[in-house]
Amino acid sequence: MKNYSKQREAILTVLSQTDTHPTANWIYEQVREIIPNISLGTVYRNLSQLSQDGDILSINVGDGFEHFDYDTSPHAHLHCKKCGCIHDARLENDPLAKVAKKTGFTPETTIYVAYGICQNCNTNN
Amino acid sequence: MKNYSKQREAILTVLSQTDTHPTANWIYEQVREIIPNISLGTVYRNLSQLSQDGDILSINVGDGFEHFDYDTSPHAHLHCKKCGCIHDARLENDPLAKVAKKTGFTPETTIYVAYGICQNCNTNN
DNA sequence: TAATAAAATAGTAATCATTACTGATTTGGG
DNA sequence: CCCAAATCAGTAATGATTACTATTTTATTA
Repeated sequence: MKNYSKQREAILTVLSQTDTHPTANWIYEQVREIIPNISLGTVYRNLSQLSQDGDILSINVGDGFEHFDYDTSPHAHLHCKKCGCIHDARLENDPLAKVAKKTGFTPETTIYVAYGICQNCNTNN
Repeated sequence: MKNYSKQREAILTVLSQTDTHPTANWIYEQVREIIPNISLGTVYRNLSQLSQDGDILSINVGDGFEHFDYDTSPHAHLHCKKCGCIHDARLENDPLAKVAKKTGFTPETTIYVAYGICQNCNTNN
């Protein structure tokens, strides 16, 4: 089935210790400090596998990069069009899953992305 | 500012007449039946512009393609992991926008994507 | 511990949706 | 009609991601 690998463990460790919704390449750079000769392909393969297994979240905000999130609970992602940041916001429940089920769809993961201007860019620009 | 072009009009016409959340390439193929020598780059440029202006919606479900939607109202997108289809579901309100505003974020567009198995794949497979 | 098959890896090459570029054409205002 | 800005067709370039291959690691069984 699924064997242990220290590469996958390091990837999960790095991802669990940030709240920046990093890209595969950012994770690669960080993991290299733990396993210097890890391959970029290994990072991509593991992230893809972990996301398929539901262990992590894959967020696509349309900036040309796939972003990853260690927090798999349903929550909102606020993507700033100006600075590109992605911040989290808690949701009291999962209204998307509720609506989906009502139409006969069986949801496994729900993704919420808001596009706009973040608080920081609003006040400083 | 923004000049009229029959290419952009044809793109909007095609997009408005489908509910399949097409890709740029699909739209290109359709528009070619109206304007045979239209360029794929023109389709991409207009779709990107229209989506930036808020005239259409850009949906990214992580299948490697950007999808477009003529309906800009906040609604749910149900993406089947099996057949790849994207269906709509109405939302009574816009809970994501509400939560975003509460944190100081100014939302312009909100995207809801549920991943799972559609009704059709559930019953037929 | 040794043997074995499945899983995973490093390194590199290939893919392909999307973007960038260029010189020609179209649009809209005066 | 004139002109500047906008748009276009056609083509080349980009770059994030995936595919490939020979080697190494893992987990199981004897």
